[in-house]
Amino acid sequence: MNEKVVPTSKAEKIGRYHHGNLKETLLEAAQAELADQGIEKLSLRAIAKRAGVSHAAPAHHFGDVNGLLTALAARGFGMLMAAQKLRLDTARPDPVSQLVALGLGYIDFATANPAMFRLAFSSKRPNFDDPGLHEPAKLAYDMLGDGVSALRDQSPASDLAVMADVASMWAMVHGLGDLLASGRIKYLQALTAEECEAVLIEIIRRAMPSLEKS
Amino acid sequence: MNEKVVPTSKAEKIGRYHHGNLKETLLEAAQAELADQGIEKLSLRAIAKRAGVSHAAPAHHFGDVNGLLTALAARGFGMLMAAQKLRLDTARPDPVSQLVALGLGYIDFATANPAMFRLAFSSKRPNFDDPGLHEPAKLAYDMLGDGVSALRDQSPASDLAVMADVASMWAMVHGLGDLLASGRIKYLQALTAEECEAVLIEIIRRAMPSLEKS
DNA sequence: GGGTATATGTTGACGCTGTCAAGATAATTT
DNA sequence: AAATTATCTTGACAGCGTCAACATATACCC
Repeated sequence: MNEKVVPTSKAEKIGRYHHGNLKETLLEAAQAELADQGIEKLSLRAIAKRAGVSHAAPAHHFGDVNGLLTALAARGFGMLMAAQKLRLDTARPDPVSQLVALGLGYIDFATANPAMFRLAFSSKRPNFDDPGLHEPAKLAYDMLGDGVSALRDQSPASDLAVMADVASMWAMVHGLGDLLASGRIKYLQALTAEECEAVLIEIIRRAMPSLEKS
Repeated sequence: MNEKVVPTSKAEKIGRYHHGNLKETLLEAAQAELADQGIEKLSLRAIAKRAGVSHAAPAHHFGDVNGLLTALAARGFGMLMAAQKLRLDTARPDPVSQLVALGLGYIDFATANPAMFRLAFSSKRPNFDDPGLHEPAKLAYDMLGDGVSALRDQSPASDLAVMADVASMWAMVHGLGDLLASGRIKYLQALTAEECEAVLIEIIRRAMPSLEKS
């Protein structure tokens, strides 16, 4: 819509009064600032400065700082799902391997982006009633739900046992991701990547439903 | 040491220039403020006001705000262990029941004190190199380690498999506690307390070592 | 096209925050 | 009793998020 109006061809629009793509630029600046400073030292003014814009500019696009964090958390769930899909594609197609891949992708995201993981799962600042955040959060949850359902070959919404399985899988990979993201399982991080992944896979499998009686 | 010097017999010492027990009072005020406001809205000045003291008084006892949060997190690990011991005492004495009790106590603490749980496990503000925090944190970790070792009847430090078992148990109860503390497993919290606990026990057992080959 | 409305960004101010320095007061020591 | 130390208050400072007022660019409408 604004592509034909903007004279500069690239994304370099510094110096112009109207930025043209500030909303996205602010989100990327916020993501970088989050990774650098962590969520507890995050500052709206520092984000604005990083984006090369005045301290009050973000208000026009996100309202207040929590609005920006809401949009950023939504982006976080997108990154989570991307990490999981990456694992899904390279994993074997059987339901067990696919479910393990979902868990490994979850842990990948947590360890690669600990601050973003915190924002998405351990912060009250994003507004989870906002549809823009609630929707991707639900999508991410459904990925795990579908993975478990594929294992059981049942519908997840009705069966209480399947929901317990989802809780089990989710809690296990979430706990692993959270503890690894905060560097609390030292011995695991001291292993090689292959050894570590083998241990993680073995642990993730424990959370799966036993399936013997079905 | 100061008991004989302080004329007022009770803990009510408001109005006097020297408080007499400010360090403990500040910690309790901080705990109450943390429960009320959450860690992200926590304010040192509000804590001082709650303790009935000037905004700069905490500095003499804790240095800066992170020093106070370090002491508060140490208190959090004490509460965690207290919750676990409460469960241990009322559980059956066999190793499996005791280990499940440790997990339920962990979850009890997380759901009863979500903000304190966040401070102890998901915040970078407390200084975990401080011996006053590192020590109780290690004690809490060792409780789980001992519980798993009792199950295996092996020494936890040497055996890599036991450390994987500890990681498994820890991640599972930590994940359950974290997700429940942030209200993300809605269907579990919709159950009665007995039903919920039954599901939790079943899930916790999944994280345990299988033990069949030993 | 031209003029007006709207969207977008800046500036300055406000109260709040954590921290520091300086001063006041109580407790301890000598 | 005097001096020292520990404890608490006061006042200042920069940085924070938010708001109102203003500036400028884009979009819309005739």
